[in-house]
Amino acid sequence: MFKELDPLLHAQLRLAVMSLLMSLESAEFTFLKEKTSSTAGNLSVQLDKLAEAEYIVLEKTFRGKKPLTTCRITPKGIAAFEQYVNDLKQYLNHNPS
Amino acid sequence: MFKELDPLLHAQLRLAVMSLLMSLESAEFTFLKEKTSSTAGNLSVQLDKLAEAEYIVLEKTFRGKKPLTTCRITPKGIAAFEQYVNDLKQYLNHNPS
DNA sequence: TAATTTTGGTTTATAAAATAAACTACTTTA
DNA sequence: TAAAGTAGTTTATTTTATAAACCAAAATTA
Repeated sequence: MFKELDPLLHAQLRLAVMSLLMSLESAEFTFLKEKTSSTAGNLSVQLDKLAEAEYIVLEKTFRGKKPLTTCRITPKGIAAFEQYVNDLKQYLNHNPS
Repeated sequence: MFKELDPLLHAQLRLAVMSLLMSLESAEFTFLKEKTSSTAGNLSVQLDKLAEAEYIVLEKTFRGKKPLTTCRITPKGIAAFEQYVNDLKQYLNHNPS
């Protein structure tokens, strides 16, 4: 009856990040940090998890002398997000059966 | 930008239980266990948490000689569920801004 | 009828997550 | 040049979820 929700996406911060990346070409670490009101530590950990699953790619470079982390969603990430949103509907539209 | 999601509801099993209770007068422990495909242990723990938050009430009686746990959602629980569904929309409708 | 299994759970222990705190390295400002 | 800020990473702590063990009674089977 209830489909398993992708545990990688069923977590507030990762879901927020993915939600943002769904509508953005790419996003910088600091941008995501601000938009999600998260701490750098938590964001760093969660981005790594998303990257490890290949839902996003991280590009780590420098802007001048400062580190610059840029994030992009992958096709796999888009598919997972869409599947998650779909699966979640069962939980929200509480129809008896 | 992203609203805090009620941690009590943002958990797969508890959300499934609440979803079921939203459309049912009441439900028995074994019914919920079957519908959510959960183990008795996990369900027991999660029901207690929902009850402690007063999102549901648990009535523990006997049917014949066997224990019978019946669950009902409360007005507080209904409000919380509706709020959660609403808050979640921001995460799902990925519109930039 | 004694042992075994099943029902309907609860309690305790373990594993996995999320979060927070501490730290690194470098830069900018006072 | 000392202090504070930037852009993160790493480690530790807390919280959750899950699994395993347990309990009491009833039903089943040998």
